[in-house]
Amino acid sequence: MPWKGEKDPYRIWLSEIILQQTRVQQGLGYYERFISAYPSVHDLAQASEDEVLKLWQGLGYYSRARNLHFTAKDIVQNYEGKFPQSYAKLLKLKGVGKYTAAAIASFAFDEAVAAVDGNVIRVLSRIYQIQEPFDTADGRKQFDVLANELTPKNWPGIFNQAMMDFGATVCTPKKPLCELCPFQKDCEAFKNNATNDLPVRKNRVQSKSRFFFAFHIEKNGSIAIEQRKGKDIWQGLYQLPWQEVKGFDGNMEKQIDEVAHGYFQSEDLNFYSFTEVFKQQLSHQKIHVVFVEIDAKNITDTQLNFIATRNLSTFAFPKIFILYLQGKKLILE
DNA sequence: AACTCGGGGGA
DNA sequence: TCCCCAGAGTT
Repeated sequence: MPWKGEKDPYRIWLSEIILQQTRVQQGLGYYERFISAYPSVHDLAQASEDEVLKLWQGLGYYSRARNLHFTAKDIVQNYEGKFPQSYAKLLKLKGVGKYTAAAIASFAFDEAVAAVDGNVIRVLSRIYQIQEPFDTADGRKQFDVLANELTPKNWPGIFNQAMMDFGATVCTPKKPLCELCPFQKDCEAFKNNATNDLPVRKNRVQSKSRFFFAFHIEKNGSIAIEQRKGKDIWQGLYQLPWQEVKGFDGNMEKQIDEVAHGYFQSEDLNFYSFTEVFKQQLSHQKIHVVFVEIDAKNITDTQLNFIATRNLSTFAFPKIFILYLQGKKLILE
């Protein structure tokens, strides 16, 4: 990992934002590309948000990218380009929560604060056999208190790294390597054959299904796209125009006809074709999309925003649109 | 406290 | 499918 042993708070910060809820393997390439594109916080601050989102495309949780860009500008404008050097001050930065503030403070500035991530929670829950759910205020506080008691004043950075590495490689979520674990004789969960039941999480909310028709409107080498605004998913990314519906009817042609006539001003619309259902599972939603190709020559809607198809790949799109556009050979990647 | 925010990979 | 991932912000 290129950020291991790193002392530059900018690089530590960048790596930690990328690694939030993200596996090292998945984040690695993104880290390299960000460092290459933005060697310093000043470079990142001078970029446009569209550019940052494009580089973040495919990594998910795009508020991380927006907050990353916001905080880079914040650092340059209000901190003279220098990261604050304590846990408490780092915590004030947008996108920097308790874990990330502790990681930066302990790695870069040797402050004795525990960086409690999923790995640390798993290790502690097993060694001490903590049955309390970790995703409640009370439970979470217990893990924080315990981790901070264990953190050595002299080498907090090494300790935090070690705890996470140990959780990621030995004390894994499934099939932990207890046979070679040096804590075997101390681990309450191992003694009681309870490693598989720890840590305890409260039930997650179930994900809901949503259904959309997305319109592929292309003319003279241009295609209609729009930027996503508001509070819904994928804020700031781009997409083909689409319309949400309650569900898909048995008669797809008829439903498309109705939806399209509600969506566009034009009276006579000609459809070329529609696709099978594209599906994407998110944390709390399952997205279903049918893509509809429409003959553009009768479309008179003035609010549609057309961009040259050769420039499509400069915009950040959600995964499900990437898949469609790749199938149409409109983007390569 | 509960909800929301992506996408990938392993079982 | 379900679960988890070097979590954080909003309501």
